Amino acid sequence: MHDDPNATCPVARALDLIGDRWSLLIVRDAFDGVRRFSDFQRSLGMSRSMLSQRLQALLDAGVLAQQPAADGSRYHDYVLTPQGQGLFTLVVALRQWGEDFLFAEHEPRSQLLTLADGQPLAPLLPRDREGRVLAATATHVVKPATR
Amino acid sequence: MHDDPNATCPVARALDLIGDRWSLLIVRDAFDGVRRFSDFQRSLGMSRSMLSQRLQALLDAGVLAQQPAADGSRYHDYVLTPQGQGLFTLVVALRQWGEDFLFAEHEPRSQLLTLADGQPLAPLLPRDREGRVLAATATHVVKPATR
DNA sequence: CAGGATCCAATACGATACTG
DNA sequence: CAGTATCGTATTGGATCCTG
Repeated sequence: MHDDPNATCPVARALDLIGDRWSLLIVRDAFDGVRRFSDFQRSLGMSRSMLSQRLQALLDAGVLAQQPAADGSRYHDYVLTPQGQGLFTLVVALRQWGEDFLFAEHEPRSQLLTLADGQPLAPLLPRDREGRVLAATATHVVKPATR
Repeated sequence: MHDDPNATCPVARALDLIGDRWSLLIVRDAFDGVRRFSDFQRSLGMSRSMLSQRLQALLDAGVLAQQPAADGSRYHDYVLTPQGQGLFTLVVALRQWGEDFLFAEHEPRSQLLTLADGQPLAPLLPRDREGRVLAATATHVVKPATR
């Protein structure tokens, strides 16, 4: 994963940080408002040692940050940084793909992430650094099948 | 990953299939036009045994399919199924996030995936099963911080 | 409650050798 | 070339016990 061609590929570099089986589930829960160690552990059903490792890795990567606990306890909350919030599109795409191809027609699925009033937030669409919507500027596109 | 809450979550179910360190890199290469075993192996720098396992898993999952080789050799090509092509948005989102947060301002990055004439294809935007753009219907949204 | 330390099982992975 | 088989190592991940 750290060899020359992949080292300069944004996809590979991203997967190096969040391409394991737990990180994006933690991020998903964070988008859902989960903030406390025990809540992550209960929601994900993973061992505390692994959760500790993964949370630390996400802190190191700048995806999560620690804050003083909102409830005033002596512990801290894990919250998404702006970089972590930038994963919103990715999590939505993952969910969309799962819904489209991995569920039967009317199979029930969890609807964890909605506003309290049932109103969905408009998801962030991917944009380039100039702020233009990705659709107009994406460089990661399919080559013609000729090759 | 197979416990009750996560079993009905589309995000978790998707990650169960393509949430490892290699699958999405294989898919990325497939979008780039790579079709042959050796080409994947050279491009990714992974061992042949692992590549074999991952390709088989992606075949089983319905992400890839085998076709008679385009060059007439006795081997076969690995090509993206419609389900695999549905990962396009995901790969683009991954790339976009990597570019936005994991690269320095003018750091060079690989631009593997462009059309031969330099023109980008319009990426597929995530849609619901009725064909509406995801922005209007996403249920995977941030909860208010109150919780 | 929020972890760290330790131990152990299962798996991921690479290197090498083998096959048609 | 396109794999499969075998081996050894590294990493993953859970279980258990420990601490402030």
